[in-house]
Amino acid sequence: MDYQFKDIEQKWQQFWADNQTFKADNNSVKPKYYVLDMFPYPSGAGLHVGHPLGYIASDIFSRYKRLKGFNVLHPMGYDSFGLPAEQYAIQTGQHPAITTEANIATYRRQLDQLGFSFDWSREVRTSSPGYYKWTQWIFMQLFNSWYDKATDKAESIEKLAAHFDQYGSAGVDAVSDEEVLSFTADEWKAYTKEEQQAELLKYRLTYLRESTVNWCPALGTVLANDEVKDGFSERGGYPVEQKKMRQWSMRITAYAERLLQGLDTIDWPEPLKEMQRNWIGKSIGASVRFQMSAPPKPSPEGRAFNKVSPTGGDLEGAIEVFTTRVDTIFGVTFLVLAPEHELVCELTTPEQKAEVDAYIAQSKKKSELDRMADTKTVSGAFTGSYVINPVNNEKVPLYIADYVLAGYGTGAVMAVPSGDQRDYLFAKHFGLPIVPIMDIQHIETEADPTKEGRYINSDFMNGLNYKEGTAKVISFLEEKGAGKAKVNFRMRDAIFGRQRYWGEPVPVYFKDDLPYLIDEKDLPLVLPEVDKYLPTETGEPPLARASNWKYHPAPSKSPPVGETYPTHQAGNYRETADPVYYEQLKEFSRDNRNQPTEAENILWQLLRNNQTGYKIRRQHAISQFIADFVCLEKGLVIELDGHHHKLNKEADDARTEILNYFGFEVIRFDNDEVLKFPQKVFEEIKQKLTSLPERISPTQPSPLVSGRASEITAGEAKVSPAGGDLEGAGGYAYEHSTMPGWAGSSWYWYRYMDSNNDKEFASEKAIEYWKDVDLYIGGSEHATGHLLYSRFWNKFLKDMNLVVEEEPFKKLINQGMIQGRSSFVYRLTLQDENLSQSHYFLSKGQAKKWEISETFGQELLDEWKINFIIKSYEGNPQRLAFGPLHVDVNIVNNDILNIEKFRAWRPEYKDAVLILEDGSISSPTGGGREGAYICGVEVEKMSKSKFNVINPDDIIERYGADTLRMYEMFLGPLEQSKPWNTNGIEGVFKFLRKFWRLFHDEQWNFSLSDAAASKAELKSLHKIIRKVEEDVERFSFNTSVSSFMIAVNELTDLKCNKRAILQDLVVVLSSYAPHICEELWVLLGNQPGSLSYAPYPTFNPEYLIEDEFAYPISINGKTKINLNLSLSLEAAAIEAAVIGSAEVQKYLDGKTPKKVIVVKGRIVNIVL
RNA sequence: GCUCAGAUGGUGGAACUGGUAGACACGCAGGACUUAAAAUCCUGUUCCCGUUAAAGGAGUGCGGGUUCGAUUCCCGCUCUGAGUACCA
Repeated sequence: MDYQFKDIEQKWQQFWADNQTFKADNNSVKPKYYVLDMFPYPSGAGLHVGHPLGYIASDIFSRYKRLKGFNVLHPMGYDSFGLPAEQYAIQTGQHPAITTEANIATYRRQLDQLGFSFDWSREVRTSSPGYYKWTQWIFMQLFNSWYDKATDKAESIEKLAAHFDQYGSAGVDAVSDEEVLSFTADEWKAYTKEEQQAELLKYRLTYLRESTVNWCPALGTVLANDEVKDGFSERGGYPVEQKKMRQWSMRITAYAERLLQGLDTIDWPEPLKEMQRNWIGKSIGASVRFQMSAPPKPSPEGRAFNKVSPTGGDLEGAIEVFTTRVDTIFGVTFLVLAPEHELVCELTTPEQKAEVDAYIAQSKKKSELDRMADTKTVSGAFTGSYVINPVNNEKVPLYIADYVLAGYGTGAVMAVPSGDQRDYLFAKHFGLPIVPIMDIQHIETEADPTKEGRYINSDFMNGLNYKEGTAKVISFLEEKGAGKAKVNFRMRDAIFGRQRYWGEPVPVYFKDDLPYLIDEKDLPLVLPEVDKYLPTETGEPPLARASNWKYHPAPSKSPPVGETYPTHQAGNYRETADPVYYEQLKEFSRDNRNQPTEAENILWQLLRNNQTGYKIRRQHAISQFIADFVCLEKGLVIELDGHHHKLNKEADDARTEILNYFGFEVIRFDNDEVLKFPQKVFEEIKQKLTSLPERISPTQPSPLVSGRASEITAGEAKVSPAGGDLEGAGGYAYEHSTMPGWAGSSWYWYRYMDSNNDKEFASEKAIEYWKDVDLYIGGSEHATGHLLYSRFWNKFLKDMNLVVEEEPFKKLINQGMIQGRSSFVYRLTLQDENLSQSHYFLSKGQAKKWEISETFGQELLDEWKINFIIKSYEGNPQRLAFGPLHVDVNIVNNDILNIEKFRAWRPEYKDAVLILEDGSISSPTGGGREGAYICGVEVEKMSKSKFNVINPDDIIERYGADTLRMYEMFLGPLEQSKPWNTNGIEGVFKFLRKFWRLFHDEQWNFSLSDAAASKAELKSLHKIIRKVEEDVERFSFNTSVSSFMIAVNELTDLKCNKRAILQDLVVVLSSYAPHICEELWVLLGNQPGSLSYAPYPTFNPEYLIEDEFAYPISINGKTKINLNLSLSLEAAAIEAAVIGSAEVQKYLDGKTPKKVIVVKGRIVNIVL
């Protein structure tokens, strides 16, 4: 039979799924190899032809490595929390979980169609509680850690607290907030618990801080720096403003140096490393303190000008600056503070106050955008104060200006106008002196930042060079206590939270306005249900809408917890400890709500709409349970028990007890009771409700912008049925923001190692075996987001001894983007009017003529008498123009428009008149002429709006997955961006048919010969065996495809149908085109499924040895002829043979060559 | 502005450490088969000059250089793409 790709591909995809062919084993004697694709977000649009590019490459690599005897881990999953599903939820009210589920289904179907060898048994989803339990767990570890600079690693926060207990804050060298307290051990112990917690929070690796964030009002959330482009949100393009908010942050800056150093140890593309280096932005310089020239007056607020510097030590009335050119300090003629600098107010003299205030007001008004666009204008204001330059005791004026950023360094600079262009402009503008400090400096028109030459005007540095000078001035400053060498990083701590619904809840609750972790056994903290996915009216995040979503720490005395309490077997209970079980329960529970039991339905009809006088909710979450019915007002839970209750009595009783602790009454009815006497049950409930005291109303949403409510007021505390005071019985407010998009993806490669483990994020054994990712393939857009955060978390986990490698991704490859290739038609329009009704379209060449020729328009009109236009253009062809319009690429073939399909494409093109490339006209009435309509072409992003999206489903339908896989590779080098053009795909398809044909006779019967292979056949085979090895190892997949074509062309010419050759060829090709090869493998008589683990054929160089070579003979470097010579000849013999040859003599023209270069086996060059 | 990557036929691209530039594929042209078309197969296809063939010349963004020999190495420039931007 001819090559029936559809049947073959379906058959093998089914086989692989049924037999779990690609399941990776965590116990193997084989060497491990971990191939990973960057975590996809399952978007609603599904895959376009560009998405699988990296997956195909990684799949080829994985399959190849299996053939080479490696135990390959090649997993796939979904980064399934994210904005699009949430935006959709806001618009439609559909729960993002449902949208996500549907999107994943589409994604999975499309991935399956491509024949990838993923181990699907390890699939993960960041949005499933079984996964995010561990994301929350890692968050807890970060919360419980601080960074000790002395050991250069993260340590337990308990260790720090113990140190405080024993020694106070002395001797702590930590990465922390700027304003930490100094205290003795006794002072520490005298602090209240709250004060201690507040202090520890300043050290934790994840912490709350008032910070300036990119707030996007339209999206109602905070964005990361890399999600903001030019003052607008990357997604959606909404304006972004700066806003102060209390936010969770991650102390990634603690790892800045390690993140930088680590880059030298990993095999990543240089541009990517460079991006990370820039992002980390290390600069080596010095901090210098400039003393105030006069003691500052006490500030109006009464705050003494006496604070601790960011680097420690008392400032005692000095301004600290950071500089990378401390050697230029003798050139300092003024100091500049950022307008936001906290000392500005105090340092401003009364005379200057008006001017400074005006400037601050003005710069505040400027948006980030304006400030960026306007880098030329010099602005600033004099504070009236002066500082003393520590090296020469000169008095230097103090200014403020918005070219100094509050967030970098110390928010203050020493200005050296001779060496820095911004300082230079500023000095010119304000008439400040410009002092040259280098003998070769040219500062007539602009600053000269040179480091060459010798110092002048620099006192003790005069005559020294840059290196000597820098060392000398630093030691001078250190001696004087006025400065020291310092390293500064541009990178800021990462904000870790969004005011959004669809993300991981932060496992934190608040007590006395301080954050505390929930108990580890209460993980996962499950995302609560909300009525709307929007912020509350008071501006709190959507999670604040979850009614009665409060944390109830386990009671301190004899809790009815333990193994028995959570082990319910029925679906009514939300069970939090076992994520796998929870998943089942969730489904069960959803079904329950959709298909309630008859009893529930009957009772609900009686309870709904305040018929009891009180509001009743059904299937409502209380803590980790879902109650059948609940009245929150009165604290009454109504449970209906089916038959399972009897089996579960013990657990249910435990549950009742806990609910009691939390101040709920529980009454139970069984189903039969409700079915038989519904009215009686109703009356009983009503009575019970009336008899119960009013429960205190739920807490008001907190007015705090930080996105959390304050905890329960004291009055809400309940007394337990057992007596005794129950602290926080009403529950503590949870954190209401959720984790950012990068949380779940910052550790996922470890989950794949052991994805079904419910005891740990991955077992020690699994991590010890798989270690790290050997090959990571993905786009470079994640350079400063995912890839940086992942390295950060990995280093932290390493510090915690939870993982074994310092770097998670040893080798990384960026696949290029596949761009769209848009097609255009050119419609005639009037230049000054929007003439959208025009039916006239010019072919590309005609449109071009119009562009170059002034009279062409007239000629065109005369020749074709376009009446409609004549009417509109009023005889003036100058008013006519043509506008390019996107046209669906699916109705264009080789740039030729399918005119019929075009007219049918949209109603407004029904009557289109097309002026074809050859000048003839195609009108709907007159029928088509000979000519073709040529479309214009442009390379753009692939997107629906540009009508240039190619869906892989369509390609697979026409040519099959094997063809698509090979074609995507054939397109060009993996790393390069390139436009998609379906035109070449025929060639690949033909190749596969040709390959298939090698195994078949004229009548398409499978037919092979067992004869011995000829020399030429073996040569072809071994050429490709070696070529594919070389190519795959260096990720040059496109060249292998070409070589496969060459091999098959050669074997076809040789009429080779020998098993000895073709069986090996099947193995070699199988990583590229797995389906067709599996089919042939079985036809060859092998066990189905064994191909994936067959040994890769061994290359034998003997088959490639030639005894003759056609030497190219060049004269003066230009090749003239080829000469066949034996390869056994040595250089001298070759030279003699070449010079002696009649053909060469012809070129020599009787002359004697000046020189003859002979490279054996390569070339002969004769120099005349 | 700075940093990085790239530029080869009509198109995608190949040439791995300096050694026959344009492999392989698309497209195009011509031919075979066919009543015809599709499909398939064969031949040609960097450009210029040349009736064909032979022979010749030019040629890897542009201008120089090193070398017997440069797409490859060096210097300067142009263009394209990406990242980043008052970072002290």
